[in-house]
Amino acid sequence: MNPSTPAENSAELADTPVLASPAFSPLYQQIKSLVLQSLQLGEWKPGDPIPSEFELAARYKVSQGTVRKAIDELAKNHLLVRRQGKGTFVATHAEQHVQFRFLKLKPDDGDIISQGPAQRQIVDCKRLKAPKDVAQALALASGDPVFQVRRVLSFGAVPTIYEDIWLPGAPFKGLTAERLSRDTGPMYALFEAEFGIRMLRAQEKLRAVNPTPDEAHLLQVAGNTPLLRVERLSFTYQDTPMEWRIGVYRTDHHHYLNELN
Amino acid sequence: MNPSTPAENSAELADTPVLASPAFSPLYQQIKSLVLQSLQLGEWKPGDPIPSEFELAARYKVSQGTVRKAIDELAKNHLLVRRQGKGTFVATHAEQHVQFRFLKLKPDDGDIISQGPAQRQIVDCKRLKAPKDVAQALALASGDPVFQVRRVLSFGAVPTIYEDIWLPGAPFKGLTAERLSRDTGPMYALFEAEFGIRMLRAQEKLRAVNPTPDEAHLLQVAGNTPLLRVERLSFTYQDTPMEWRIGVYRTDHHHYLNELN
DNA sequence: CAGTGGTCTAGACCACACT
DNA sequence: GTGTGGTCTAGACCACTGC
Repeated sequence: MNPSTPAENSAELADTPVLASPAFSPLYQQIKSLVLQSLQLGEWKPGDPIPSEFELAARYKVSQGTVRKAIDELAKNHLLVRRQGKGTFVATHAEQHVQFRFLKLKPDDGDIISQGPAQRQIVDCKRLKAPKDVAQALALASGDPVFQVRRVLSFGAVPTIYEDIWLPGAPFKGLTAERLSRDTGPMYALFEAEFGIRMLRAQEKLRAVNPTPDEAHLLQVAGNTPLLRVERLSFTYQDTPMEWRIGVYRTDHHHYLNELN
Repeated sequence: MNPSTPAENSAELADTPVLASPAFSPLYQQIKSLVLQSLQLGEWKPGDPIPSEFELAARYKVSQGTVRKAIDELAKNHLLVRRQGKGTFVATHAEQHVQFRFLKLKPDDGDIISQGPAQRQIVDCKRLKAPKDVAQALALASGDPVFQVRRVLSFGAVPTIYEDIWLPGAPFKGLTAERLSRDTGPMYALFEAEFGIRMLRAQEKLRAVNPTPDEAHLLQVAGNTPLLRVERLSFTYQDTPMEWRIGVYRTDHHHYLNELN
């Protein structure tokens, strides 16, 4: 790789043993892709440190500043975590301060009842053929095997969230209710540790609905209590959808908090 | 400012004619504050270009790279917009692609009815003394003058959003229903142009609720139709709250879309 | 063409963590 | 002290815009 002429990266393949991308992009973007590749292939595991900036600069034959810019972006995407003086680490859903990164439901200000950790209760966990809508959301063929997990989250003994979770069958082979129930800690941490699947980003669509009879029963509310319906699609590497989740939230002691920038 | 020893910024005031902050912080953070100050004082108006990176570097007696890092952050916060080859501009809510930056309600996939621009209808606009909850949200004293604006937004002739908007009286002196109605374009663009007030970030709390009789009437729904209640607090410079808005959204043809990263 | 932001490098020093 | 990430500089060249 010719350091002073990044535009030649596409043309001069002979001189670029590390990179092979035919399309032009800034060097730091290419580095970013390479690091991403190593992450996806599991060269570095969640929680582990990755090589130092100088090591990576040497490996990829670029300057430390270029590696830095690549890592900066990956850190902003929460794929890596920088710790001054220690190193750069592969991010994990198991860390205390990023637990429930995707859960935006917060207890109302001054509400005592709803404090503390959530109690989880698995309602059931079945393996079945994907219904049409599930298949479409997860980019599977209709009828492909999927897991359906249903659970209730309670805060201070008040059942507050009911979720219907759909997971593709192949990557989650071996999932059972027992395995889910045994686990304390966030579900995404279990996915990471047990199945090597990292949820990187998600998209939620919210609506206000009335509960179905089942939902009303499980959440112990009247049939005409408005609930927040949260449809979440989570993605892993390559923007591959890996989880489809329909949740209904009680909002009598909680609210969905969103920061707009 | 001694370029090679940023740590001395606090000690060596004699050599730092531009900066006077006693507390230590990285140089680029100090530059960021200075640029922010110029923005807030109106030295550069929304839509205008700010001086080039080299000019700013000369003004603040730092290297161009340091200015760059400061501007990078301000651009990520949507305070500035970079345009390669042209310059860096003060961001504005009037630009096409950032209109409705804070409106997360989107038409459902494949919904024809709800396409196109929103029709706005001001229901009323009154000046009155701040109720307790409004005063608290806007960090005013109870009884301070505030404006209350109520309006309905419709999509394809379907009334979809009803909003109750509270604004502090002093900064918005002279606001009238007529002035609001005359305006096409986003309300935040009007605030910018007419009152010199820029909304920089906001925080929304969502709940599912049943409509009040008024709301049901204005949105033309039955009294038991669940609605999405969106409580938004918007901030201007210095994290000063400048608008408190309670909206109720119909979600039969729309959904609230949120990206989680 | 000149002027702007965007990328890349090389080298220096600071702040922090571990040993 | 050594090694890590964090900041800052100076200078080069690239990519885009508009004269």
